[in-house]
Amino acid sequence: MFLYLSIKYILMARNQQEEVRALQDTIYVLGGKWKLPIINSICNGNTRFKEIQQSIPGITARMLSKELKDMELNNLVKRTEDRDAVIPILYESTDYCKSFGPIITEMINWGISHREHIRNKKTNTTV
Amino acid sequence: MFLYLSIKYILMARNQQEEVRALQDTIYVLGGKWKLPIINSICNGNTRFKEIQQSIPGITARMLSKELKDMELNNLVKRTEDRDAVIPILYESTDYCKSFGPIITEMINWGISHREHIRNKKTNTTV
DNA sequence: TTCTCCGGTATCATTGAGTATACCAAATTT
DNA sequence: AAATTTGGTATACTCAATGATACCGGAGAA
Repeated sequence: MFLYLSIKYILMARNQQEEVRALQDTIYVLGGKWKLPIINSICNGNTRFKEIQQSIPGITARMLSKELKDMELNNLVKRTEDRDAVIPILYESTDYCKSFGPIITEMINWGISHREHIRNKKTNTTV
Repeated sequence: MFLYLSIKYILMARNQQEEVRALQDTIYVLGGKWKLPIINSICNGNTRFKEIQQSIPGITARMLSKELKDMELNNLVKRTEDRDAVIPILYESTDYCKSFGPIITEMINWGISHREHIRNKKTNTTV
């Protein structure tokens, strides 16, 4: 019985440790204000610099430029340059980029229901 | 046809705008390195200061203290003080705190599969 | 009585994320 | 011809988040 419980708790502890590390890894990769909105924008089909910039409230050209370079190095986006094409520079999402889909979905869900939560609170307190 | 397409694109654009805002709200609330690991730790049943601190690699007492105060103000944790009890100070999760569950789950999933991805890459290149 | 543990706080230093602003060359529009 | 748009870059700066370190009173153990 003792042995069983000990093993159980040791396993639980190891699991928790692994999960915290995984969580911290993800936070590290997605760190900052802009990576997730940019990933979201590109996965939504925005391909041009200005298009992406206009789809993200508050981002400056400098930050977008920096993050895009960074993300290109880390295989999160593919940048294509073809000066003869109608649209000379294209940003496209990679499979790796798409792997953040579930996280983004959950964060959007939370944000929307949080807004509703706030709105309900307000109407309740005013009435 | 033109009208239909225009309406469609306007609706899509509004949807995307709402989603970006929701995403940015969530990022704002969860900003920083520590909020999510702390929420995770408390939701996992850790109740004491040292317990929480030991469950999160790299966090200092100062940061934990600051974040816990902040989170108490924002109704993310409940702090109970009872000097006569066996365990005098307790941190507990609130319903609001638990609403981040899906996000945390997805981030843990991503982190774990990312680790596996890296490991597979390594074994492939060495062989 | 001294030592250690618990639950923190105070102070100072650092640093990098983000901002503001100006600028650029090429293409397109007016 | 002049103005605007696109896809950025360079420089300088700010400031809030984080880290390092030392310290604190109370409780219990050695």
